[in-house]
Amino acid sequence: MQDENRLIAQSLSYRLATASRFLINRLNRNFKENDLSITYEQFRIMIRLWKEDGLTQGQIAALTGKDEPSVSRLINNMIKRNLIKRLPHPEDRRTNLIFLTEEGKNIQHDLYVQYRKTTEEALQGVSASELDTCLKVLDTVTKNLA
Amino acid sequence: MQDENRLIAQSLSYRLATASRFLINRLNRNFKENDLSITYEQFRIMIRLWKEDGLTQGQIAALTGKDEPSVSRLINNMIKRNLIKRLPHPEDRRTNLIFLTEEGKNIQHDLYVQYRKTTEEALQGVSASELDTCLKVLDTVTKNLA
DNA sequence: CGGGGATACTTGCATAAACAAGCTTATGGG
DNA sequence: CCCATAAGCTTGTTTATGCAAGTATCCCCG
Repeated sequence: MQDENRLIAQSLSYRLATASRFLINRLNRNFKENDLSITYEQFRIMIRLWKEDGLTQGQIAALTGKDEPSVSRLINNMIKRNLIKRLPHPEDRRTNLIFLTEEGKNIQHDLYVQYRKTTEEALQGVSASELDTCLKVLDTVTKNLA
Repeated sequence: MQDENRLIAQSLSYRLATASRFLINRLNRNFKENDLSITYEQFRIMIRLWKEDGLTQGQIAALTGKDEPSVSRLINNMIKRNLIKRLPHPEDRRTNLIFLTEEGKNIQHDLYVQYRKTTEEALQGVSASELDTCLKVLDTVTKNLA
């Protein structure tokens, strides 16, 4: 009980949510300030497409840990921004295949530069072993709640 | 550069955002399943009011790290759910004072029970020292980006 | 080969955040 | 005493998530 309360007093949820929000906000701001018209969540989809173009929406959902409605609407937004195209599957009319546009391919480098820069900013003063431990805890939390 | 890439490869942002999302989702679900009609973000405002009733919206914003528009709309939702009341400040008509309703006072215990339970679920298998390190890293990230 | 269930996706509705812009009320300097 | 400015809050728009429900297509089993 004592130990329990000690854990609670540290307000894991608040500190976790705050750090996450700050990091995502900074990523979004750094993208924007460098004329990269994309959000972090869209960037996460781009990462998958740079690895393998022509995925279905369901595959993207599974790979990014998003649900299908989220992917559907993110893709709508990304099409508006001319990052990707949605093409019907040649054999299965239920399915769409998502492809990068030229612009979507071209911004990869610049996005990674900003991504790297922002992660470095965030991790100033954090040692490699502290980061390892932190990531391990985050993964445990995720696994416990999955 | 090598060290830098090592850090990046660990995708801090993804793991941070995922753990955060899972924890908040679980909190929201556990509240709901126990007939507590409140969200985690609203709960964070309640915590402040249990400590000190009759705060202004600006004070709540400052104390919870939210912006004023967010607080304004969260408070609208909380009034609909009969958790709090918004009363005009007796001397400054620009200002509102926010007070707990009876219901808002009464659910404090039950909310903390669920909050505690969920945090314990999340932290299964995490040692006290690992948690300390993780929280320290999260705070550093927040501070670096503030 | 036809119908029912599964699959892939979309839409609707609620919550919440970020940011800009608007409105009302206070207040201090001239 | 009045006006410009500041303070406190609200509204509008965009982005994203969660969950429920709807639509279209496919496919297998009897």
